[in-house]
Amino acid sequence: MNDSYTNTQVNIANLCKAMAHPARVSIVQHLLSQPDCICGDIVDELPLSQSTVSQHLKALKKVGLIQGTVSGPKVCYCINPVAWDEFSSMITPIFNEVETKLNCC
Amino acid sequence: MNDSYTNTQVNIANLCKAMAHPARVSIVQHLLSQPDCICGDIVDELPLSQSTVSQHLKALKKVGLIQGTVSGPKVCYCINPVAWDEFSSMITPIFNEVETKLNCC
DNA sequence: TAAATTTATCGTATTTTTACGATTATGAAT
DNA sequence: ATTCATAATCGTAAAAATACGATAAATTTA
Repeated sequence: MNDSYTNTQVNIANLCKAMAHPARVSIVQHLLSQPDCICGDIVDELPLSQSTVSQHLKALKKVGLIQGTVSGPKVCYCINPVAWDEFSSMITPIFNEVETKLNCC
Repeated sequence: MNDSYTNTQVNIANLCKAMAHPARVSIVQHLLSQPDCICGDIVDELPLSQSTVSQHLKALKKVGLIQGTVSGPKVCYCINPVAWDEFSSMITPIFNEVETKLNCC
């Protein structure tokens, strides 16, 4: 289809896009720090409406960084370590290469 | 001003936003792999117009991930290790915390 | 000086993102 | 069965991102 960019380039871009809003960064940090992972708790943490938070959760879920499990009338969201490991393995090489890079100009 | 989010949350979001397009990921990878760093070479690498590439370069420069130095009529772009180190130091803790995280649901 | 080269900026059109309220769907509690 | 609580989706409006051609600015070359 679209071979303008490599799969890695597209994947890195999509993962970064998922983290490209402070509300979504906040959601991830909350899921890392709190044992509970109920959607309603996340809504309470953020200065946004329930529907907007639901959209942000959907954006994170779309790229796999979080996952949601229905628990009665509630939904339990949590971190998906697999996707985070893939994210890390794609962007860490860039961090490492930068380390060895002299400022050329 | 806006204390809805922490500085770290906003900074991570801004850095991720800068990398949230495959063309910008490609630019960074090119600057890491090539010794030259002339804007024109980057334009040739991408399936985008010169003005669009210029916009992408501006987005990366805005958050400090790259820097441009005028060199005659040309401009030499290169990686800015300092900003990348800050990026790494902000997002690596998340990667590390995820590692210790059991999937809760 | 004039022409050519390189890159940024302007103006603009299209698409995507962000946000909200209203509604819907599902399950729990009464 | 009805009401309540939770969360997704719909519809929509406003803002931001993306892309391009045209133009401008700066420097080099002829």
